[in-house]
Amino acid sequence: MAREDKGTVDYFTPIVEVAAGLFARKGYRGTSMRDIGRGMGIHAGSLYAHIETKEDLLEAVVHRIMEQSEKDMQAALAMGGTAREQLHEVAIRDVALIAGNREYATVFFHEWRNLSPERQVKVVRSRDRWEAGLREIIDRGVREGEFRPVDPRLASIAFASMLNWVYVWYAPEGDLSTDQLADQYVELLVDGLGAR
Amino acid sequence: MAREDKGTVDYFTPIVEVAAGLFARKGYRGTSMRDIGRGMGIHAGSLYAHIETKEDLLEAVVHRIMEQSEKDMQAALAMGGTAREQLHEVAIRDVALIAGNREYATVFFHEWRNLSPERQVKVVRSRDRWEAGLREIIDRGVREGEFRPVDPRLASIAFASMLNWVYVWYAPEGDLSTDQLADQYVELLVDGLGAR
Amino acid sequence: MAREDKGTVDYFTPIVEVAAGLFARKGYRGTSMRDIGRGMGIHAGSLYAHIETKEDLLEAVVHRIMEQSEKDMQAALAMGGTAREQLHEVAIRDVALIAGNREYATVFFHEWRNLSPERQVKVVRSRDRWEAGLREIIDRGVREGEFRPVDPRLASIAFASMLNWVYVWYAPEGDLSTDQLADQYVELLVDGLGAR
Amino acid sequence: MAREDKGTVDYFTPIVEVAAGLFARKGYRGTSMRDIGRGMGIHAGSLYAHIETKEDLLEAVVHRIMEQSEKDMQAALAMGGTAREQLHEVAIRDVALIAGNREYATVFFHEWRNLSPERQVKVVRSRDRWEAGLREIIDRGVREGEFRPVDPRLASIAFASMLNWVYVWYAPEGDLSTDQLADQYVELLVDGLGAR
DNA sequence: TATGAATGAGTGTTCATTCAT
DNA sequence: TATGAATGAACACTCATTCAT
Repeated sequence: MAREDKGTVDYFTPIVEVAAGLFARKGYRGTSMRDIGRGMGIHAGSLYAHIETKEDLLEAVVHRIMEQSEKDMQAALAMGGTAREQLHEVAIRDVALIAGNREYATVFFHEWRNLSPERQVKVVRSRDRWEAGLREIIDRGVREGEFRPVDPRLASIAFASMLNWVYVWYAPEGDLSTDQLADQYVELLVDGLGAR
Repeated sequence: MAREDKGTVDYFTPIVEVAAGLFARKGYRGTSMRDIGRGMGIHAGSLYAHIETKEDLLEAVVHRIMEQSEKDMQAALAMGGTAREQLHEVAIRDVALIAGNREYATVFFHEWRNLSPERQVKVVRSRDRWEAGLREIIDRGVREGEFRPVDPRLASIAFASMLNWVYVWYAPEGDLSTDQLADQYVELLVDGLGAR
Repeated sequence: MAREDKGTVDYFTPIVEVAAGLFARKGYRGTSMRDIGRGMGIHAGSLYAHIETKEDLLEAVVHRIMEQSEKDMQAALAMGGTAREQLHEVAIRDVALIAGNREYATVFFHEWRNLSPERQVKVVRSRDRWEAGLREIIDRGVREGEFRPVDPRLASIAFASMLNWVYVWYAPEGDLSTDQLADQYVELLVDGLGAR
Repeated sequence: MAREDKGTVDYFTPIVEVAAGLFARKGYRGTSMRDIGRGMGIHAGSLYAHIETKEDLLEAVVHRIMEQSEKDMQAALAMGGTAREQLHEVAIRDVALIAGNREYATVFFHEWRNLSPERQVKVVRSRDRWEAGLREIIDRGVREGEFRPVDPRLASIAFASMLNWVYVWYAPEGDLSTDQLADQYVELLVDGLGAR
């Protein structure tokens, strides 16, 4: 036995790091506690001196992305400036978060449905708030004439798609920094592809 | 026993439909043969009169999206016209495919890693070809001056992100048709968000 | 998979017989599904083609005694006659039940607390009804002057103790039949040990 | 580390008290060392500074009843007097022991089979001696004409049943003292239920 | 004395698959 | 084609116990 009240699992505990990597590569259900134990160099049963359930590990991984992305959105909203500047702030932060934590982000987008219904609700609500924030920025840009009169819902989903999808393809070893990527994505969204 | 030649599983067999729905909702590993049997109204063991392995079902689901999207890309490339027109053709077809087969698309994007390594290779190659096609269209647009001198790789990934992400959020019951969505996405990509 | 709706486990199924023997000898918690499987000559997992949970087996064992003893008490109460005759009827039936199913009876008396709370309630209620029946008989004997004015509650508990304890010591190989035992117990209870 | 001589566990150590309560309520196998640790306010592993094995705890609980009941029987046998007086002495002491230590008694009657074979032998022998003592008293009563010519074995088992079963039902909060209960049980056994 | 971490065996149960009928 | 029974491996998790600190 160990710490009697394990409570919520800390995001940066080595066991969560190991779990994140395995969940990303093999999926939550495809990862056994023995796999995680092996990754830690201990027996599967010994993991339970540190955590209460496998699902708690999934929650820790998911929450790391969820909570940081919400904080980032708050910061961007609080920042003021033009809508473009705010979109840029969102992009900078979100690309850094997702590209800098690809394994966590992969688990966040693919595995959250393995959480219990109550825990899923928390994830959905958090995502809703994040999306509402992005929509708000674009909405303001449209209302104040900085942007064309597009449908803010669709435009925000489009931009969210670009940002979210980063977890699928971004290679940190490449020559494209996350800031450069964010710059280009904002430019593409605002200025478009077409020649003038 | 009939149908000794089970070989590749037909995509439109009812059992594949049932499997697609379950794989999308509960994941490949979270779906048992019992679940699929229940969905078919037969016992788990009886499924093996129709298929050889569970993985064959996953392959059938994945291939449906994979092969249709490749055909669609071929058609768009073969069509000629301006780059914008070609992007529009890709968007129309891809949104229709993904939004019209959300369960299949969900499985395609989330579960392909549960295939055997050899089968995964086929999926990756197919995706690579599709992405190369998209990049080619944008590249030509840039070279011929129809588009600004953006990085075609990044622009094509951005557009692919928008299209792919449709499986996550599109609600067929909404008032937005897949053609309208495709129109708006092309307009957004080419003309951008910014007011002129 | 097997019979989709296993429902309540039948008391006379061989697996229940095996379980009763093991639960009696090693206790419910001391008996593993592997033990039961071994007793059946199949693997532990194969048991689940026939039952749903281990606890269902315990319930089946417990219910066999519980339901038969209730029926027996009903019959004795319905029979009429003197109080002594009714006590005799109870004794005959109960000793036959307990001595003839010692393993089931042992499990009934020792292991019912391993049932879920809801299932425990059913057992307690059944026992309460049985004890009330016995008390009723003695109470009538006292009221009608057939018995001395003893406390019917205590007298009925005393007689129940004698009957119940049979599961502990009765050896069917001995020369004492269950009917003889019942005769002597009634005589002892009614006439007492003392010389006149 | 102190107390290298743990050897036999003292019966009145708080840890034995805690264990007795848990073993009675949840069974020996249903009680984990963690449960016992929690009851003591320490961690499971820390228990091993006080005891050597879990089974030692069970032995301590069982021995408390076993040894006291043997002493009580010795005392009753040594006391002299009529058979009825001796039965009364046994009843007074045994009811007090069982009713005053219901948890210990429950464990004694239900859990002794979880002891090692060698330890079980000690329990069985002790029980045998106790039962022989009781039979001896009744046997003398019959031989000397104080009792009717009943089978002393059966009569002693019947009385033992009444006494032993007390652990099942006696409620110390009730208005029946253990002495009153013993009185009535002896009266019932000797005088019987029947009116003269 | 107590802790926190670990062990290694074991728990009830599920699973994809097989096969005689 | 479908069934019911079975397999053998795996699963998340618990357990009594050990031990360095």
